[in-house]
Amino acid sequence: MGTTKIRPVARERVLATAYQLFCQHGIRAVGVDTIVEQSGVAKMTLYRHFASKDDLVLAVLDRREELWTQQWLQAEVARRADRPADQLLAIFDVFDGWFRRRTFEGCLFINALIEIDDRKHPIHRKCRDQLANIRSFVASLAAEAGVVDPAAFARQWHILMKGSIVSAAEGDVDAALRAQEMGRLLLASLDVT
Amino acid sequence: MGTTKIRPVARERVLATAYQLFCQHGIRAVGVDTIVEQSGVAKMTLYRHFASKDDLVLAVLDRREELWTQQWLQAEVARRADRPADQLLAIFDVFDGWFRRRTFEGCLFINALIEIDDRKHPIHRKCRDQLANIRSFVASLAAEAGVVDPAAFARQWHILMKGSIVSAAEGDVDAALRAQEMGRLLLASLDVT
DNA sequence: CCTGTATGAGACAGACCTGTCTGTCGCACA
DNA sequence: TGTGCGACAGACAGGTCTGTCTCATACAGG
Repeated sequence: MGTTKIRPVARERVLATAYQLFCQHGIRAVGVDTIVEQSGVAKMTLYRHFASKDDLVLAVLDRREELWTQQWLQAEVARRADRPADQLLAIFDVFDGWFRRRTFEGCLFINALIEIDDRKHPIHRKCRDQLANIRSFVASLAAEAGVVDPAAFARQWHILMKGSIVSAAEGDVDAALRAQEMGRLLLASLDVT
Repeated sequence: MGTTKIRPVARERVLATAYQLFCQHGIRAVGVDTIVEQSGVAKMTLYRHFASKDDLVLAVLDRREELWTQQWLQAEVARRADRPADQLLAIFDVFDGWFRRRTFEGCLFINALIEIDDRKHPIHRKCRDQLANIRSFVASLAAEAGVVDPAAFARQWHILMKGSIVSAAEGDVDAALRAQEMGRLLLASLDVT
């Protein structure tokens, strides 16, 4: 019956399933038994590849950064605009499509950060790091655009990004456009065009 | 030993304890046993007053609206400024003090909304309702200030509020000031002074 | 004083959680 | 063709969760 596939993949199947489930429902809401069942893998196989559930969560967070931050957000932004100021604004065009997906799942970094409230917990720390990486991306665009204080600008821009994501989670599908409008005001106030 | 006190009624003790614990650590992270233990109440007493943990959570959310939204946020804003435009900006002055508290606990409505991802769940729905009530407060100030479309304005303002709260949870104690600056730009763009 | 009722204390049931262990099987490679 | 290893299946341990139940007690109102 469920014979082993071509092989690589036990670890990959676990990771892909955990990624989907954690992003969709949160960390505490998904048990390892569910991951084992939906990935069609033996429990011991999961624990051979990951020392603990927390360890699996950390691996999922790394994958989220690869797939969401880098291969999706950054790539889409680069594809949609050339000039750095336009790329900053394009973030919200990309978000707009995201918010309108029926499967919109929110930001795993924000969700896990809130869910695991202990500031010293590795998961909490990694979420903070990965949110900071997103800010670095924004700051680099801001620097290219000639913004005087790119780090401070990135913190403001990130407030717009995170605020729109929470609003989308609340059900406002137009949240990206609302944030983008404020982004334009911020850029204009800094004479960035 | 632990004889009944003057009777601040068991129900009140349970509610106060649950309020503190849910706000600080989240809903799933706090079990009823912890609430029972810290409130010095018998488990059956909890379940006599609240049909279930979910029911207790709903009561805590109601109390959060009374204490946080109404008696704290709205009252502080009214105390700090007279003109509606200044009151809108004062929201972020109030937030600034909040973010700098060592006990900053975040927004229970956002946290619970994210933690309970099922959109039909009563807790999720109540959080959405109570976030909408906050927007109504903002919209009423905007209307007084002469904003043309108060509802749309409130959604934008709320993006700044929620974005700054998430940033504060991430550790940025200056988030309120960053959001306030964008708020000023938004007001200026609408010729509201 | 006597009885109602609410409470404290704690055992208990049943579900679910993470993590471990055993035994079997199938595939790859020698 | 034989052998070793990774994976599957599932039982199991030990803990925690929500929610129920019993029993003793303290207090209030008659």
